Amino acid sequence: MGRKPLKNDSLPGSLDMLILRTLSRRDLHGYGIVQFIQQSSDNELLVEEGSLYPALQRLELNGWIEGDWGVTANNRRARIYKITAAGRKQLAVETKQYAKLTLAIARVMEAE
Amino acid sequence: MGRKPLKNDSLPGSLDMLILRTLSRRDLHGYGIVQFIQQSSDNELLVEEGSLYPALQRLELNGWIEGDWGVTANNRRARIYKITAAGRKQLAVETKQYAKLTLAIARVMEAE
DNA sequence: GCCGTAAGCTAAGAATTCTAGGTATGGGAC
DNA sequence: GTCCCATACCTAGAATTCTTAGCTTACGGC
Repeated sequence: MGRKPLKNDSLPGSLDMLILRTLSRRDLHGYGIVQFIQQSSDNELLVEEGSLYPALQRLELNGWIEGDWGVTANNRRARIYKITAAGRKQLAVETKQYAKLTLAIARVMEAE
Repeated sequence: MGRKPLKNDSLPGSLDMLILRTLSRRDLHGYGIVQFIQQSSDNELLVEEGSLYPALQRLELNGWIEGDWGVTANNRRARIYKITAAGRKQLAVETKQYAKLTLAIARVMEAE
C-alpha cells in the first residue's frame, strides 16, 4: 500500500508532547522513543533522528527530562531518559493546549 | 476569563488549510479571513497579519487562490481572494492529511 | 574479520511563524 | 475641517523547528 509515513513537519510543536508522553510511561533511550512512536502510531509517524536528538536536548535543558548513560536490553550503550516532575506538568499543559487547538481548528473547519 | 487566544505557532502547517477552507465558503479579503477564523474558532485562534499575508502570497504562487483588488462592504480598498479548482483539491489533500496526522498523534497519546 | 544494525550526534538549509514595525484611507466625533 | 480609530495591506528580521545528509561507535551473527 502507498502508506508513506508522515514526517512531523506536518505538525511541528507536537514532537515535544509525543516524547514527554512516551517517557511518562517508561524510561527509554532516543532510538527506542522513535520506535515506540512509530509503532504506536501504526507506522504513520516517523520521527527523524535529526529532529529527535535536538528535541531531547531542548527538553533536558528545560528540565523536563533527564538523561543518563546506561545500557539497553541488547547490551548497547545508550542515553536513557526519564521524565521529571516538571516534565509531567509540562506534558499536562501541552496536552491541554493541543486539545484546545485541535478543537478550535475543528470549529473553523466545520463552520458554515 | 484568562482566555488568551492561541497563536498558530502551536501548530504550523495548519494555516494554509484554514485559509483554503475559509475561502472555500466565500471570497474574502485578508483582514476578513483573520476575523472569520477568529470568530468561528470562538476567539481561540489568532492569526497574526505577519503570518497571514506571506501565507496568502504562498498560496497564490502555488495557484491555490487568486486575489484581485476590489472594495469591501465598508467601501474599503482590499485584495479579494478566491479559491481556485486546484486550491479545492489541495484543501481536500490537506484535510485528509490533517485527519491522518491527528489520528496518529491520538494513537501515540493513548497507547499503553 | 566483516557487515548489518543499534545507537548517538551535528551542521546547514528550508519552511513557517512571530515581532515589530510601516503605509493608506474611510468615517465618526468634535 | 481636523483628528483619531479601525480597517486594510505589507515587509524585514529574528526565532523556532524540522529535514537532509552526513559522521561515529560498538555489538553480535556469519
